[in-house]
This record gives sequence, C-alpha cells and structure tokens, in this order.
Amino acid sequence: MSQSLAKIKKDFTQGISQISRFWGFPKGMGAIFAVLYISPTALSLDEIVTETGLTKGAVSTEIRTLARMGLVHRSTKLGDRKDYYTAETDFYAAIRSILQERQNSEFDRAVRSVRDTLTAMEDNWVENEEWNFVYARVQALQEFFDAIDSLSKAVIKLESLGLSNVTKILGVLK
Amino acid sequence: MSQSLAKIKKDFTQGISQISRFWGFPKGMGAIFAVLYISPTALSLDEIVTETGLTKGAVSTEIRTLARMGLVHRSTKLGDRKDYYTAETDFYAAIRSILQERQNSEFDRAVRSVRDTLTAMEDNWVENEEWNFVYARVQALQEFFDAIDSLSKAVIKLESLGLSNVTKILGVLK
DNA sequence: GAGTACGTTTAGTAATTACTAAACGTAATA
DNA sequence: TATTACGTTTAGTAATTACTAAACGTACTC
Repeated sequence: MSQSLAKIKKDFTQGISQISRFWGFPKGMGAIFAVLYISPTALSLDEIVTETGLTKGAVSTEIRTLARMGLVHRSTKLGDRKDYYTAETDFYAAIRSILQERQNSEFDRAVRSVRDTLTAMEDNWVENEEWNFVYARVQALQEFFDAIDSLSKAVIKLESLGLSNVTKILGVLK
Repeated sequence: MSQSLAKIKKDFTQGISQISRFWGFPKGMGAIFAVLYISPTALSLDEIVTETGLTKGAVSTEIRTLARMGLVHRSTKLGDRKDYYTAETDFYAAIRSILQERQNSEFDRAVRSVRDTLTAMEDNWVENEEWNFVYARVQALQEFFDAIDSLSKAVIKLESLGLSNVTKILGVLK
C-alpha cells in the first residue's frame, strides 16, 4: 500500500504549503521543507525538483533562504558532487535562528526609523501641546519595540529550553 | 514650525508602513494606523483619506480589518453620522487580540490538516520502516504546533501583564 | 580540452495582492 | 420625494511576488 503513502505525503506537503503561506512565506518554500521533513534520507536538488514539481531554479533560490533560516541543512557526500539537503527537526532551534535572522535586516531598519523620529523631534523641539502629544506617542511605541527586541533576544539566548516549557511557565503566570 | 511637524508625521507614517509590510500586512494599513496613532483627536474616514492619500474604498476595507484586530476603535458622536476612529495604544492588548483572531481562521485549518494526516495514517496502518518514520515525523510536528497553540492561548489569558515583564521573566530563565 | 553533471543566474511570465474609481445602498434632512 | 452625506461594494488596474525556462559558469571525467 505504498500508493497511499504517496497520497499521504502529498496531502501533508499541501498542508505545510498552506501554513507557509500563512506565515508570509512562498508556498513552494513550504513544499520543499515538507518533502525534506518526511524523507528518511537526504535529498539532492533534483530529487526535490521531482518531488515538489518546482523547477531547479526555484528550488535553488528558495532552499538557500531555508538554509539561511536554519530550517534545512546542506551536506555533501564524498565522491559525489551533488548537494544533499535535510530538514531541521529541532523547531525550537529553527525559531531561534529565524529570530536571529530578523534581528538584522529590514525590521531593525524600520524600528530604527522610529527612533530617528524621536531624535529628530528632540533636535528641533517646539513647545506646544500637539508636539508633546506626538512625542509621547512615538516614545511609547519605541518602548514597545524595545520590549519586543529584548524579548526576542531573550528567546535567542535560551539554549535548551523547549517551547512547551515556556508555555507552562506562561501558564503559571496567569 | 508646524511645517516640520508635518514632515515628522510623514516620516513616522512611512516608517510604520514599512513595519507593516514586514509583518505581511499591506503598507496602507500601516499608514492608516500611524496617522491615527499620532492624532490627538479621533479622525473620520474622510480625514484619514486626506492624511494617507488612499481612497475611501481602501480605507474603508482596511480599517475594518484593523478594527477586527483590535488595533483601532470605531466610535460615533451624537448628532453626527460620521464614524470616528482612534488607535489602540495598549499594544499588549492588541497582540492578544491578534492572537485570538488567528486562533480561528486559516492557520487553525492548516494545522488541523496535519492532525488529519496523522489519523489518516492510523486508520490505514502499514507496518514498515518508512511508514513508521513518516508517522514519527508528522507526530513531532503536530506536537510542536500544539505547543505553539498552548503558548498563544497562555498569552491570551494574561490580562494585565506587560510585555516587558514577560521579557524579564524569560531573561531569568537563561 | 570536449563532454557531462551539476548549481546558479537571469529574463520573462503567471499569479496574487493592494489599490483606485466609481456605482451603489442607506438613512437623515429638507 | 428629492437631496445630501456618508460608508460599502464592485469591477478593473497597478504593483508585487512567485515562479518557469533556458542560458550560463564551474569543475570534474575521460
């Protein structure tokens, strides 16, 4: 009944693709991860191509971002010039890796622009009601971003704590 | 120097738009929120239109999703048939609201599909190595999703705890 | 050093998403 | 009942993003 295993794999892959899209990633990326995740062996780029139905080019570029996120790992076999890929199975590690990735890049730049707004106002201060109001609001927002920032840094630092433990702890706080 | 306040508002709005896009929301949505956030008074739909440069239609639809997320609030004035909008300033409340929103919808459906994969395998069991392997992997993924689920439920339950406190607590765990 | 087996880049296309313009519905006002 | 002042819906367009097909580069093999 290997036929129905094929169907199960296909359904699973579709499900992960949906989840991928939900989180704002291309669905092809989800498909690639899914295929690797349920494969007992490391797969070559061409094997991924046939499993997902995407082209080499697409797999090549998307798998690079998956690797950068720490969701897949590239390896090689001696005397074989193909690259082989496996899925990361420690999702907690993957989350940390993604957070680290986001630490730099776009988001940081955008957050910095809020801080810039604040210093621009300070450097150019006008004492009136609206000015004060806007300043206070922007400042509150910046504090919120700072909190997010330290939260994600804290999560990054947690080496071995499983997500379920974090859940329990938050549960106790209620 | 009200002219430079206008510039500051514009820069701030642009920054928030970027952040909005980063999180996978339309940048117009970010602009609408930003304009409301730094406005001392509640704004009507048409005022938002002139401030953001979007059309009525766009503001109408996007503000509805902002309201559903709890990021803005709609209000009315007696003897005035306009709707007025204000920004939510308690971001922690907004986060809870967004999590609650996501609890239903797409993501849940996708996660359910993983669970379906598991039961499909159980109902149709074949005893061989690959089958066992795939089952174990899918099961691990499902446990991860369950953990995420209880984490978000736990966060939703925390009524009054500020985000910065959560940060501190996670810091201690290290 | 010609042929082959790869991964990558690029230029173009398909699909999706964000938005506009304008018609529409509704309720208050005259 | 006609007019006005609103918010919503809809049908189409612009912009963005995901992807394909094919050329390309590189390095290994004979």
